[in-house]
Amino acid sequence: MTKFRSEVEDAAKKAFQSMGVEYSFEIETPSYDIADLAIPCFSLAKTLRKSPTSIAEEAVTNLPKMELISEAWAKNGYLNFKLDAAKLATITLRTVLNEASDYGCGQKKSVKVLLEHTSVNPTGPIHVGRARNPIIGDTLARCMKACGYDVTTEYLVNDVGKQVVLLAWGLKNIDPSEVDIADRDKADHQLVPFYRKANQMMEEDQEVARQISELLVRFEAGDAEVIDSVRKTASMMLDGIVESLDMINVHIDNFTWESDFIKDGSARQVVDELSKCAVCREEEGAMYLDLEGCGIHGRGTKFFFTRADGTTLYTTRDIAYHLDKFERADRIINILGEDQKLGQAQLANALMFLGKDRAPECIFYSFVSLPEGRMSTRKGVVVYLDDLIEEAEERAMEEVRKRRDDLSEEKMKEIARDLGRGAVRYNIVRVQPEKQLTFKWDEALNFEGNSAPFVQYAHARACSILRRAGDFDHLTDLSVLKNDYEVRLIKELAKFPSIIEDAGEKARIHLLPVYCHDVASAFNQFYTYMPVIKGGDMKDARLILVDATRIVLANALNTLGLIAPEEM
RNA sequence: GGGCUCGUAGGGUAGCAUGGAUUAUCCUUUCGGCCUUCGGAGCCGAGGACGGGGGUUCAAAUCCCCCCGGGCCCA
Repeated sequence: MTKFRSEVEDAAKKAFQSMGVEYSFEIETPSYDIADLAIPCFSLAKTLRKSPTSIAEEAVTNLPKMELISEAWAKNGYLNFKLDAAKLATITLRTVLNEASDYGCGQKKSVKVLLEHTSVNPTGPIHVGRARNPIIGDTLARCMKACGYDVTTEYLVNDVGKQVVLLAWGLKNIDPSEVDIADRDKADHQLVPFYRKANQMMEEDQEVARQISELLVRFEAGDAEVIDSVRKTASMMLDGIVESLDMINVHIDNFTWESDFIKDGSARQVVDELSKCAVCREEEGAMYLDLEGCGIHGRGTKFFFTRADGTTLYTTRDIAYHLDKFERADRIINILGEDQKLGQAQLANALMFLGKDRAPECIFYSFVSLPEGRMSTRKGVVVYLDDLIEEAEERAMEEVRKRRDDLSEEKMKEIARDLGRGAVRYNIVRVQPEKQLTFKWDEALNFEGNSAPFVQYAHARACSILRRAGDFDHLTDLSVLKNDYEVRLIKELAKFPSIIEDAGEKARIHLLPVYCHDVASAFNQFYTYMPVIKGGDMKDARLILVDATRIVLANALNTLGLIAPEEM
């Protein structure tokens, strides 16, 4: 596709030059039935003092001969181009087949990217409100890798603070017989009843509240016994969370423990450095930076980095963490809930006051809520990711059972697992992160239309055709693929590299599911009207088109973290 | 109260940074048809939307201002 665009660009440049103007134009891709490529001439109207229509008409007559373009014409102030179908087919399909699983990927770049995502507090199983985070993070990581970046993903484990200390206390002091029974035997779910009970006890019993405060003070003072016990609890919870992430094909490269920044003194060092800042102030013993005039409004201008007793706050440790990240990568990306916006703005300012001219790039997502309101583990108003996955797999199993009575129970389960889990990811990435989402079961479990199974089915279908076809001539002439359905599908396949680039460079990952759907849809139409195996003379060329479609679908599904099944 | 953000058919969603083509994308739902032949989780057609009001412009879903509604944050 880039070859075609650059030919149009060169030709148009020459045409405008011969008209005596230097025009830095944009090449657009209008909707399918208008043209393949188009250049609007509207902004030339003023300088040339002519109507866009006549400028376009004049430009057309000045175009040099083009190799890859079959037709060029002017209409409504646009300079339109039609690609040569035969050349498009040959170039695109040969490229896809040659590059195979690398098709769509960019050149390797020597840029290290550290992408932090998920980082949910280890005080409960991950729920669907937070599940957007790993799905966005992991998909973006995959897209950036495809673009050629050297990407490492990381999870910051928050094992510091009241919530985890409370959980650790509860586990140690509450008798298992006193708590409700957990709804699952996964480690993270087992701890929830203790967490709820401990919260309740702390609110009702002053002695418990006193014990918690004491533990907190000891923790902050670096008491190894307390830190270790809290970390152990957090670690149990984390194991459960990691297991859930694993199920949706999210695997994190590194885990960083927040308590390490207390242990190694780096959080303390941040406090020392910030205290020397000109904008540092004190209020009742607590230290803060006065960020008045730094783009922050309201009371958030007071950015506290110590408590009255001198202990550090989460944000202080986050600064230490970012200083550490800067040492390790060229680009720092954080995937965060929208509640972190103020904190990140303060963080960016604090880093600036510490003399750093770098800041993390943040992607914020809105929370997923339930029709009955916001989710809360503590209040028990929650749908866990585990529940969603389980439900999705069961639903997929029903569908598989309906259609395939020839498979073993094992095989059906395997397929249902891939489909169910894939549907969950797909239905979450397709929504732009900043848009809020109300979780509804029937939407999350949608298997039709714009859904993962629809795309996976198209892939399985392509595999099935290729299986049945057996051997065929891979060197056959591809310029025979000129039919409308064939050309349309080929154009979709040709778009893939630019989709990957958009997704990885501009973090527009929600375009990927749409693209997958477009390819699958174009393939289904082609398949309905164009016989392949029974295609006579066209058989070999069409089989190559099917094979290329299979490759593109597999690559696209892969960047979405979904399985491309050979049968389903 | 202040700040940030979102608002596109019954429901969901793309397009908006860089304003343009008598027809604003796609899914779902509804209605009607096809096919039941390489895997029907299919294909074709119809219906239905830019929150409201101003402004800038030859041209506004897109840019500017005001208002309304949802979300998040700050105390």
